[in-house]
Amino acid sequence: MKSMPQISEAELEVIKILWELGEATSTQIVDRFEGKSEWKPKTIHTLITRLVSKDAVKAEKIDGKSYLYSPKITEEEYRSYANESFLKKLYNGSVNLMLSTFIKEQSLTKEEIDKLKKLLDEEE
Amino acid sequence: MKSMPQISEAELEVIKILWELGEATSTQIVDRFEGKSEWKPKTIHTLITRLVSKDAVKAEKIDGKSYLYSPKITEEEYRSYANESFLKKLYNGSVNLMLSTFIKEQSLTKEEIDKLKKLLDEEE
DNA sequence: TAATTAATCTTACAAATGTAATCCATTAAG
DNA sequence: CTTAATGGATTACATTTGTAAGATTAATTA
Repeated sequence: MKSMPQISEAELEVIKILWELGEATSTQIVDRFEGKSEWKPKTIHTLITRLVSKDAVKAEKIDGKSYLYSPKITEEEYRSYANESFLKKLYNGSVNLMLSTFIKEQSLTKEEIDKLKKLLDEEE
Repeated sequence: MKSMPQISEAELEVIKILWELGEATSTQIVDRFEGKSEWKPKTIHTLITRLVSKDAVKAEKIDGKSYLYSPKITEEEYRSYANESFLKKLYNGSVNLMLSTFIKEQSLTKEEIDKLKKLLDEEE
């Protein structure tokens, strides 16, 4: 099991873009934040750089100047890791306790409930 | 909806003790960490203090010197808030997506699955 | 009452995070 | 070709977090 780099909240927003696009230049990444955040381009660059130094993102030089960035960890890997941490942190590791809490608290629609039941059936 | 104070990972471990005990002196809290962590008493005190200043924990003076600490937010409130944040952060707010991921990833036992199905039935 | 202990208050300090600005090199535009 | 804009590297700086030590005050014990 590969060790997961520590990704901060802000950095996560950046790597999400890379998960979406597969790979991108910093300009493309910055553009994706247009209207969706107040971050200055410099800020986004810093976040990209940090992701690269954390080895969560790969940077390939494409010309003397710029790089093409791509995620080195998949969204699934990250989610899986984050799920696990969240579970441990708040539910003592019990999936069941966690799911029950979610199910009780979040008012699910009938369709959602049905879908989940189907999922559970397939699991059995 | 009351705004949730920002509770750090280490602080969470402390407030968990208070959720368990209802209220406690710092000595009692420190004792609870015996064997379970490497934290020095001073460290635990710092965490308690920070929780108090964040208004997550109440401190009542019990004699000229010491205090009795108790949580100002319930575990349920916190979980609910944390669930919501987690959901937003990783699953774009979709409970369903999140639950499906969990169900697929974590291999649940037959009993767990049954319990969840029952929960879902009650929800309907 | 004096000394010891224990709890709180104050201070510390490095790493991580949020949020950039400055400086340098390169590319694009005039 | 000179200049402006832009990507990147380096630097910045406040806040939060992890992890405590030291000083002070109150309580307990000798």
